[in-house]
Amino acid sequence: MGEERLYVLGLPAYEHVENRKSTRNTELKRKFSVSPIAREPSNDHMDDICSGVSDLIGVHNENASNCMEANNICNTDDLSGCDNKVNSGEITSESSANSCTDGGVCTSEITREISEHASITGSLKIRFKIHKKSEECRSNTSASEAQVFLNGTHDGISSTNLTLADKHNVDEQRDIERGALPTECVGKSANQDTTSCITGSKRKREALPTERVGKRANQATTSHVTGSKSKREGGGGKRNDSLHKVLFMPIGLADGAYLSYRVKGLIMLKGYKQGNGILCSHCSSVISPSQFEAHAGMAIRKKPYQHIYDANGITLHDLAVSLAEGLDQTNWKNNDDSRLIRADNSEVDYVDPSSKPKKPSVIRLQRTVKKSEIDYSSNCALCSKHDYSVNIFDDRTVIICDQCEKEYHVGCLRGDGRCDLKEIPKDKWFCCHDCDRISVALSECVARGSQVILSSETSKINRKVVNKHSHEGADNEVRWRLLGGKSCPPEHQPLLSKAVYLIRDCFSPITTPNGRDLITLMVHGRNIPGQDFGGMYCVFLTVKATVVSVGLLRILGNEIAELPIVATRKKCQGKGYFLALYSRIEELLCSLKVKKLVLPAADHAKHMWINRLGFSDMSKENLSVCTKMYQLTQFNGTVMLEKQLEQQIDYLEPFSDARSHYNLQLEHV
DNA sequence: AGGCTCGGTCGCTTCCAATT
DNA sequence: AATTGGAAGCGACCGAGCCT
Repeated sequence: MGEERLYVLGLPAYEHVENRKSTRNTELKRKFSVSPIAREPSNDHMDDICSGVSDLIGVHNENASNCMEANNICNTDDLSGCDNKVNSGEITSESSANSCTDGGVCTSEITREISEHASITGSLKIRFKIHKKSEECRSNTSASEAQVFLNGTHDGISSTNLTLADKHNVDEQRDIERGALPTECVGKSANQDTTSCITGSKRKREALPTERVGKRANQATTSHVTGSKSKREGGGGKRNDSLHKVLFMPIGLADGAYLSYRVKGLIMLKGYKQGNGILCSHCSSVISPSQFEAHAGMAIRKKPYQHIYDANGITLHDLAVSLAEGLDQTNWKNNDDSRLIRADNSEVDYVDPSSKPKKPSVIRLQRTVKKSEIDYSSNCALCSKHDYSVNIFDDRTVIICDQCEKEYHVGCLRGDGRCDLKEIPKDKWFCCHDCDRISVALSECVARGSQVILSSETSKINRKVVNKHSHEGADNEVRWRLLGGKSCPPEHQPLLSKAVYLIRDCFSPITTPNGRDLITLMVHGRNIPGQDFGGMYCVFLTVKATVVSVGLLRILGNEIAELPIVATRKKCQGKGYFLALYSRIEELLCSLKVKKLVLPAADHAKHMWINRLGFSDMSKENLSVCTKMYQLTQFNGTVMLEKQLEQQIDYLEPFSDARSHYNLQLEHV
């Protein structure tokens, strides 16, 4: 029933990341004048992959310890204070120059420095060149048109907010930027005869000669005459529109995932995945990848997915390909039979059937499964048999507890006298009173919000701080809170994002076999093939609204809980913050009457858990039993430790002043 | 100097949602 | 249902820099 899952801690492959020895900036310089403080590509790369030290479990990586601090990258400190607040374009300087060629074409060049970009890559000057006939040039419209373009593409102005005439101007300027519109169309107002200009960009393009001049001698000449069109019509490669959509599906990027648009390694624009789009750090609105590219000043490129990178330095295209590899094996998008249904009849997150022969845990995401997709040897927790019904609800239908994630036959539940289900429950279902109780208590704890840590313990932390770091004050208020990753309301998503960045800052990248960032998945309680992190909770310790320590906690019924990842801000390590957080975690578990806590520990951190916190090595037999019953998160290179928790506090008063066994230990840490 | 590589540019297409 | 227009995919070509 259960399963061992091993994730590899280490640097993922970044070979595909732009990392050429020489960066040719000619084209870039032609369009953008980047200030000297703009970062070099290599540093930029390091920003995204930098990782550090976990305070207890993690892997040391000293080399990257401070790179987040050293650069302008948005890091764990305060996401909201990063680029998100960048607003509409504030032009700090402007210059213009006109020149006319012999052909009667005037070039107006307007260079504008947009101050807010300074927060991203240093001040950025964007230069627009508009070629117009001399007569139109004399009418002195180019500057205003450039302003329209500037607003339209960089201030995120929606066309619907403009007058019709304005909209036409914006559209025209965008097409000018694409080189799509003939110059004759520029500057005409809406009530003029502009139809062919506004609506006809495609038609106009069709009129353009397809034959190119200046073809290089060493390039193939056959396509010169036939052009690309004939080649396309020859059926070379069908367009794949669904490839990138997967990124915005439940199995794709998590909301809040950091994204950046890069040109030759330079970050031109940053944003965060949100819903079906990207929350642009420039205009603070959710836009499509294509618009994100346009906001980065590269609308003409038309390859957004090739140039938008995630936090691990992987392009969205590569990420989509990686995801699609799993999807292709199911054809799940078009096959209704492959949709798996939750108890509430909602579709569950994607389940990768490629793993179906491997592990039964693949289908832990849902309560009912269909044999057509997944054939596995899952065992009922009561009868230990793994047969189940397909497509119908009967005694052999498997139902999964929403707390402990154990699986049961409906018939076995009835036979055992636990419950008599007539249909798949619409709401959450728990296999026993304990699971129900724990779920309710956790919900209450989440609803309680942040809570001040006992003053006695706070002073203890501060004493340590004062003793070790006398320059810091001792009056910092230390609070803790619990959030459910999956059920986290939107207003608290930024807090989860902070947790993601904090953990990333402390650990080497932790990825799934197909390259997905496991930290994001776990923090946000996302499901992936072979694993359901929906029951994952995030425990925060904050000091004056700054998250200093984070732990991921999953409670699998009253028998066992796991703490797969903990991390503390580097600046705050060694000050007792994590111990305070762990104290809260242990108190919570004790109050919930959870009997055992297990965690994967790195070798160098093992002694800390054993000597200071009372953990012990998990025997192979114990581990085997646990992994048969539960999905325990394990990482390559770690050992599993366990600790029997004391049962002393009524769950109705889970946070009384009663001190846990751990608090006694804290005195000595 | 010429070939090669690879990022950038560009034209055209398909897809799809919104509008008529 | 037809039309429209935006988004995005595809692939050929361009051109700068590197290598021999």
